[in-house]
Amino acid sequence: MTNPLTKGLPPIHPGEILREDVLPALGRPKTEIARLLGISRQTLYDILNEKQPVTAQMALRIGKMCGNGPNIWLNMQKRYDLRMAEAEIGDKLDAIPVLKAA
Amino acid sequence: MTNPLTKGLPPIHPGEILREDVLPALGRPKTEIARLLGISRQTLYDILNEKQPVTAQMALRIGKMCGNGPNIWLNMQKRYDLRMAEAEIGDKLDAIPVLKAA
DNA sequence: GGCATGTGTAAGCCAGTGATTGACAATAAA
DNA sequence: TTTATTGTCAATCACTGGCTTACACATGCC
Repeated sequence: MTNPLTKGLPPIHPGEILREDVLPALGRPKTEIARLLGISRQTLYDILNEKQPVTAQMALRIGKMCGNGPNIWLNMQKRYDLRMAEAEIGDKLDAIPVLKAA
Repeated sequence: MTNPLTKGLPPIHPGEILREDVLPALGRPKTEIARLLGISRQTLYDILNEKQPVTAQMALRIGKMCGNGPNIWLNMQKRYDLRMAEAEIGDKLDAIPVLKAA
């Protein structure tokens, strides 16, 4: 069920959007952002550097701060996770049969 | 950003659908299902008993077996996670300000 | 000069968890 | 009576989300 439109495109980590677009638009020091989000500065940097995923809790925090809600962020993360998982166990999926209802 | 339509409704774990609807429809022993999915029997039971989430990898496996793709399962899990996270840190969200672009 | 604040990265730590194996008693099927 | 399935438990393992602490460097400001 791989979407042919997104096929081959590199998966986008939410941290990239946050780092490239959102934070620059807000124009505030990252140290303050982390403090306002109620998370550690390190955690923020890990997300920005795409070393840590956007958790449900993080999505709530970021979504609140940006005023657009948590869904966008969690959806991005979900898509990213799917792509990574597909790259990991994609081959093993072939061994799983498609079952029809009895 | 709480959807008023879903307000108050208990969050639905993907395992519930799997346990109540999908597996009964397939009519196969759970032991076989686990084997076909390529996961341990215990892991399947944990998911069915809502003690373990549907990971991206699990969504791929289940989605393949059911023929409907991973998105449905991952979306359900996402919604579930959001609800739980909201219940956990919902109060702390009030302390986070909504920032406007500079 | 000194002091505070911000940036970026790194090391370590801790609690939690996704997932496994092995085992058990109970039931159903051959 | 074997055999397979069910449901659950305990222990283990590797990984990870998130934290604190620490460092070097830059920028300001008094």
